[in-house]
Amino acid sequence: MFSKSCEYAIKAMIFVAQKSDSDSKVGLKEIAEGTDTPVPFMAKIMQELSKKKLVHSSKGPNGGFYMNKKNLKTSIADIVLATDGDGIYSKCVLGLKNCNEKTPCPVHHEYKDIKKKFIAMLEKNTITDFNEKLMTKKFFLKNEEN
Amino acid sequence: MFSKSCEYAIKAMIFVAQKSDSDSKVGLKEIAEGTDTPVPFMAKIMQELSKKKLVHSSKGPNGGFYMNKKNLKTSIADIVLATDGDGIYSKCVLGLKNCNEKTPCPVHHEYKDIKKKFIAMLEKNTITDFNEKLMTKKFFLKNEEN
DNA sequence: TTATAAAAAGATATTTTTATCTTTTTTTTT
DNA sequence: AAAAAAAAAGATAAAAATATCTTTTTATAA
Repeated sequence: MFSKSCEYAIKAMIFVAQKSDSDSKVGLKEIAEGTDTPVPFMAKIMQELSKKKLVHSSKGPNGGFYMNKKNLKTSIADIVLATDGDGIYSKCVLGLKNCNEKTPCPVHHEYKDIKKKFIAMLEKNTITDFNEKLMTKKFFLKNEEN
Repeated sequence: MFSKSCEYAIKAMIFVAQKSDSDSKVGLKEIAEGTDTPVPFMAKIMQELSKKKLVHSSKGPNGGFYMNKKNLKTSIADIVLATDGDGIYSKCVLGLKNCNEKTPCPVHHEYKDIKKKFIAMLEKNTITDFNEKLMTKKFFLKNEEN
């Protein structure tokens, strides 16, 4: 569905939102550790997210990654767009080049409704929602045993 | 969404279904030409589909690929399973390892319904349906201009 | 103001996917 | 039986995604 980079980015965003606040930032290693992803690869991903302003960072001692209020409103769709591009919005499910409303692929109209709901889901769910869910229910960012 | 191999496989299956019948088979080159895919790559894909019995083939002069009645009932889901594996059935949308009914990811329950409809779509639509659709409406396997 | 801690940036390596090329086997026709 | 046509199989290459390593820049704290 999504690329590894994108999956890691989603996990990282959730992790940073949970662990950081205005004064305490989260270091790269901690993020990688907490999400079971390779450190140098996570570094690249955090650089990208930082460049695109989905998270903020500060260098130097006690530096690290953190989020402002706007960042906490980031949706999954935002993260997917930033890492994988707008394929889910624009591309034909079957990969047909000329598929559109006028010349639809065989499943175009049937998929339209599903796609709409799927995108709505990605746009509706924000990092904050996840934090709230974490309080009550459980889910895991690490590949640990349940 | 799906891999290139899978997209090409779907196109090839539709093409063979349209162009072949009991006596006349379709050659590899014709399939590649008709679906805008590189010949040697399509060769690989047809070998796989043939090995997995989604199409049949015969060697020698006037040989080529063709479908029996059972093949015409192949669904998109069958093609996806054969080429990309069962990821769409088994994997978490967000890529979380421990996501399941008991310890769901933040969108697990919300995605469940979408996933169900999506899979139903893939399973419902068969190659035959597409042939029928082709008679009335238009869609393109080639990247030609509309 | 110097040392240090941390991210940013850049360069390199590995793996997977996609694509291509060559040889072999099978089948049909002559 | 020989030639030819076609897919099957195997080997190789290119591109993209994933992963790693090294150097540079920045900011803090001693």
